[in-house]
Order: sequence, then structure tokens, then C-alpha cells
Amino acid sequence: MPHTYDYPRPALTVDCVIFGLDDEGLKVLLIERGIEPFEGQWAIPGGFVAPGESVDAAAVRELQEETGLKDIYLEQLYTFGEPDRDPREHVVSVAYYALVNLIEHDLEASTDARSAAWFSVDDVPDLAFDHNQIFDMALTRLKGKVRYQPIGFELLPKKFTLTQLQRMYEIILEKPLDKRNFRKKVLSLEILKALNEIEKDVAHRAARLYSFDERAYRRLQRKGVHFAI
Amino acid sequence: MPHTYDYPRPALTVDCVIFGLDDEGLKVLLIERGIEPFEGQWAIPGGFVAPGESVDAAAVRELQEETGLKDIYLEQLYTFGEPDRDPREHVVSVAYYALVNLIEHDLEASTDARSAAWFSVDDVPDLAFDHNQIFDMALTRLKGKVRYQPIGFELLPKKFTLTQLQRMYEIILEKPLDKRNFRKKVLSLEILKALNEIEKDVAHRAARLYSFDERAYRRLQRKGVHFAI
DNA sequence: GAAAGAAAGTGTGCATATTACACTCATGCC
DNA sequence: GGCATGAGTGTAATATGCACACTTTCTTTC
Repeated sequence: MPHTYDYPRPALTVDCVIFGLDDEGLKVLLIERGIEPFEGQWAIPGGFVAPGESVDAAAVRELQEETGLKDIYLEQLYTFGEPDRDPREHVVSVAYYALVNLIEHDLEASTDARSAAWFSVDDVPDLAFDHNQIFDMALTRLKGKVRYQPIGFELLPKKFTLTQLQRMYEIILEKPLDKRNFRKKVLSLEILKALNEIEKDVAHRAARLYSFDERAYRRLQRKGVHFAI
Repeated sequence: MPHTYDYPRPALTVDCVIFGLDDEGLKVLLIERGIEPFEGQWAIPGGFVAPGESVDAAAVRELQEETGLKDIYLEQLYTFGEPDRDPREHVVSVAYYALVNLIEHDLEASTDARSAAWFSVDDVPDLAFDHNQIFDMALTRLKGKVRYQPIGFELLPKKFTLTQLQRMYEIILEKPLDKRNFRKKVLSLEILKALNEIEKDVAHRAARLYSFDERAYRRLQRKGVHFAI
């Protein structure tokens, strides 16, 4: 069904860089393209924006269609608008990124995608289009943002130990942190709720569990308090 | 001349939030719309992206067409993609922002714009489309960014005094800064070149002039040094 | 049930950065 | 010559960042 406009216009897509964390380190979610161009090559999940659908909504929809992930909070990264980034025609892409807890989400490839899989961020293959550039920007943004905004709690289970939290920061920032200083710092922010619960089934002293106190965080954010970890 | 595509697609525009500084404070550049919709209402300069033209290039072109400003470094702000932001149809807009030295640039309204004028950021009228929202985001971003990136030098003449620089920061951040601490800080960054020149025609002791040392800045940036003012 | 292993939990001192604060000096104007 | 205006300059108090090591608790193994 053809559609006609008075003036030509570029096509518009969304792409979603999804980061996850497991024991091995930081991962990124890629799909194997099922259609041309770049059929069979790995790419960031995404697709075309339909008119009448907000761009944010398109990103959420495409992510679910291609990978099965839902209820993900996507944050806008950047818009890539070079005319030659797609060999077919001028396609402008709004890129998003998000962090998810690897364990809580199951993957299932579908529309336009042969398969979906997690790749270590240190081992990302040659991607379709300019997706390596998009991925690089997302990783840079993630590293920059994680230092002064308490994102990253998405990557952990609801209840976590301070050591798990520290390990997450060490993986993302790619550097070791001092245990005592880290605990001092993160507790002084007062955005963690100490639970009356401890770890189970560990072969050593069980650590206290904490949860992220989103209300306390928002309260501080409204006051304009600055964070840094 | 109609253009036909297999699938419908939203239209794509760019919008440019341009900040300037003069004695009175921080200003923003607006145009009075010469065509429907919102004819006669003030708006952020911008326009449609042509296929084959990078989105960045479209922003630069539209800015010049509507206001006469050229050689401006535009930084991407955010992409606004709600389907109802334009009453005609779904129009997605990539917003940019920039800082310019008010004195060095002359305005001249042209295509689609009746006139262009500078407005105090505290006194922005009701704008067309969702442009108030775009403006608010640009101002927030500017305030956030100016504290840890030496942007803002664009707002000043090439040669400036430390007092002028301080005044600029005070205007953007909307708070007074201590003269001695400010000088200590900004000089310790070593991104200013002290010139062998002083102010002229002032009714008091003439201040030393400085210029922004872009090479020194880039050198430090490559080393990953952090700034804060 | 004693010993060994594993990670939890905790405080201090030094170095650096941030903040508050006030006077003298140079110049132009009247 | 005196006055008005802003330029230029240092120090002390406080807060923050950073390096660093041992004891406690619990599980497992023998």
C-alpha cells in the first residue's frame, strides 16, 4: 500500500542498545538480521517508526518484537542522521539504551530477526550499518552516567548485597574500587534501604541485603543534590 | 512533485535553540513564524530535513536560512517524537542547541520567518508546537553542561577579561561566584592564554585580556582530565 | 568439634579540594 | 588632588577523597 507526500522525506528508525550484567561481566544484546540488507549479520535491535506512534513507543515495541524483552525503561541516546548509514536510502535512526537484569529477562527472537544473543561488550563483532558507532557511544554514555547517577540498580536483583553492587560498578567502570570507601560513599547517599534479611546458601558469612530506595532518590534529586560514586 | 513510499513515515525536522549573551543576561533566538501552522507566533528556528542531507547539516542550513547565522557549532540536544506535537501530522524533530556571541552575529530573517529576535531566557513567550518544552530542556542542559565543560567561551568575544568570564558563569548558573576562588579555579585549568593586552576605554584600572586556548583544552580532554567550574 | 577457608564488616590519618573572607592598587574622571 | 570603579591578590578552616589491614561470622571439611 503506497503512501505519497508532497516532499520527499528520510525514513525513520529506532535502535536499542541493551546492556545486561552476569557473572562474567557486562553484556550487550544483539540480533542476527533475518532480512536484507546485512542479512545474517549481527546488529542492534530496532526497526521503523510508524506514523502516529511516538518514537519512544516505537523503540519499546521493536525491542519486544525482536527480542521478547518488555517493561524496559529506555533512555534516548542520540540520533544518527548521516545519509549513507543505510545502503538502501537515507534512514535516520533514533538510538536508545537501557540496562536490564540478565537473569530476569528471557530472550526470544522473532520478527525480522533470526536470533538474539548476549555478547560481552569486549567482544562485539562487526555490526550492520553504523551500529558499532552507536554501540560505542552507548557504552561511553553508560560509563559516564553511572558515575554520577544511580542507574545500574536495574542490573541487579531487587535485593542485593553491597558487594554485588560494588562488583557491578567495578565491571562497568573497569577498575577496582576500595571496599570501605565504596560502602561509606554509597551508604552516605541514603538511597539504599537496609533490609532485615541476609543472603542465603553461601559458604561464608551471609551479607546483609539492601534494596534501592527510589523514593529517597527522587526526593534528593528534586533538591538538586549531586551524586557521585 | 509527489513522493511515494511503500510504508508511511513520519516527517522529520530539526530545531535549533540558540543562546546568546549580552550585558542584560542570557538570551535565546526566536523567529516569528511566517506560515501556518502557528503563523505569527514565536518559535525556535528550524525546518524539514531533506533526504540525502545529514540531519546535522539540515540544522545548520535551516538556522542560516531563518536567521542568517552561520558557522555555528550546533550540538544535538534530544529528539522529540510525540505524534501530536505538530497539528498537521506526525513530525519528529531533532533538536540542537548552540551558544553564540551576540555581538559578532547579525540577524536577518528570511525563509518562512517574518522576523528573528533575541529574548531573555526569563521572558520567553508561548511558543509554537512543543517548543517551550524543547527550550526548557536546552536551558537545563546548558546549565548542567557549563559546570564541567568549558563551553560558554563561544558566548564571549575572542579576547575577554576574567571578570567578563565570571559574569557569564554567574548569569548562566544564576548564582554569584567568589572572585578569588573563581580566578584560582579557572587559571588552574590551564586552558586560558594570558595575552599581553589589556582592556581599553574603561573608567578604572584596565584588566588583562585572556583567550581560550583550545589546543590546551583538547590536550587535557584527551588525557581524560575532568573540569568543573 | 576443631581447623581452615571465604567473604563480611569496620576506622583512621594524610592529602587534596573547596569555601569563606578584605584589603591595596591602578586608572580615569571631575 | 580626590574620588569612584573595578583589578588583583593570600590564608585559614573545613570538607572530601583516598590509601590501607584486621577481626568477625559462618560454612565446609576432616
